[in-house]
Amino acid sequence: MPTTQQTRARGRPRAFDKENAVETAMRLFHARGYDAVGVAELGTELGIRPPSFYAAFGNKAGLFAEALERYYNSDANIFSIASEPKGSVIEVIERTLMLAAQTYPEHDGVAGCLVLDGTRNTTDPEARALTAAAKQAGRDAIRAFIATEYRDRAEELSQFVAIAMAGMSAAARDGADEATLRAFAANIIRAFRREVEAT
Amino acid sequence: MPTTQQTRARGRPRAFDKENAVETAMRLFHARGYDAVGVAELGTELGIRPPSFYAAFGNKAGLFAEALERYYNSDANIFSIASEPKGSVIEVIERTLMLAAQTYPEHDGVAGCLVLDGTRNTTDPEARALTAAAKQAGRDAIRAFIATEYRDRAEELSQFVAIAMAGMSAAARDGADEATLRAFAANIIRAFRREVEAT
DNA sequence: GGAGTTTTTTAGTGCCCACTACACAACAGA
DNA sequence: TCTGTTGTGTAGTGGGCACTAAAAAACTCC
Repeated sequence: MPTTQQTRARGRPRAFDKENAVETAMRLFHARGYDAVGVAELGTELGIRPPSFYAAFGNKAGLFAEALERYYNSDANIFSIASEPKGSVIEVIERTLMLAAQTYPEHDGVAGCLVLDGTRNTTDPEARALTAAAKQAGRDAIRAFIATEYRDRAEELSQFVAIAMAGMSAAARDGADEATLRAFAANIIRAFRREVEAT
Repeated sequence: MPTTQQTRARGRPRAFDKENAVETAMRLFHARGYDAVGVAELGTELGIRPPSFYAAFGNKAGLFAEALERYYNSDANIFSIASEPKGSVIEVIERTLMLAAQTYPEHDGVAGCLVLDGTRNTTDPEARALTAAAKQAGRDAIRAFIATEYRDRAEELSQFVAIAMAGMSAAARDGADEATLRAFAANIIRAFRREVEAT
């Protein structure tokens, strides 16, 4: 009988909630970027001291990796949410862009996309590699989906969407509000529709 | 008789070329972002020591301000260059986006736009304010120009162009090549043309 | 040549960064 | 209760950051 209920681990039990810590770290990294959030601040915010931090996550980039994973599995994974209700490529792309326009504007100090802008101008190559891989995965998913209907133009069309979303994230980080992003997204959607309907 | 040839300043003459120093600083800030370039590195690169640096520029943000000004007066000022040959709004916007596609990809470690991405995730509020003002000025110039032909839609259309360019700069920083940016720009140009010709 | 002005040099300042050595505490299994 | 394992607390590490005090050097003006 396989069991997911595994016995309590040996050794002294961890005194803080790791899930909660990753959640807090994700929010901080998202709000201010990787470099701008220090380990000391994370410790204070999480209520833990450096040794606990390093025992649990290895190093700063390790925590960032877990924060990115949590981000991926959250409702911030726009394309994943938008492609859940089945629909045509045009419908899903429209939902994706509109969801971005709704999600990206600043809420509680957080704006834009953690993957797209979380390590911009960051010096740590480990953190950069993590977001670079996530960006690549995101673009690949969009391209593969577009290819189901428009195989020959999937590369160009997915880049069109990806670069537009990068612009929306950047604009949101610079303070753009939802109305502004919606207007942009609507324009992009019209353009996308015309491109694929023109054949 | 007014004279621009002013007499030699009093006191010990500066031993380094300030113009050259600003040029070097501009390149470094552009390549890696404001926070990632240290005063110590700038000093080494410019061949000067900290007191000379601070006597000449006040502080790090002061040098950044001069670097931004130099950037504004260089051929990196895309919209300015693109609107030099007179033409319709459509023509100028097309030249602007195509020039961005040509300028933004990485050359010698420099990619994207210094104004758009130079202070992303930067903590120093002074540096952020400088780029924020430059971004605002750039958007205003584009909006004013678009308004000469399409007064009622100038705000929306200029935001469309501005956010598209932010996306191109971000994509270039993430390694996008000229062909990719040209394809995106071409799509945006077609969209822009259709939007203004639809009326 | 002397006075006043500005930039240079040398040699630091304090602060914050990511990260750690080491001893002790809290658990599981025997 | 003893042993092994794991996490936590105290108290730091070295290194990089932006920036500066003080005095000497290099110039102009008189």
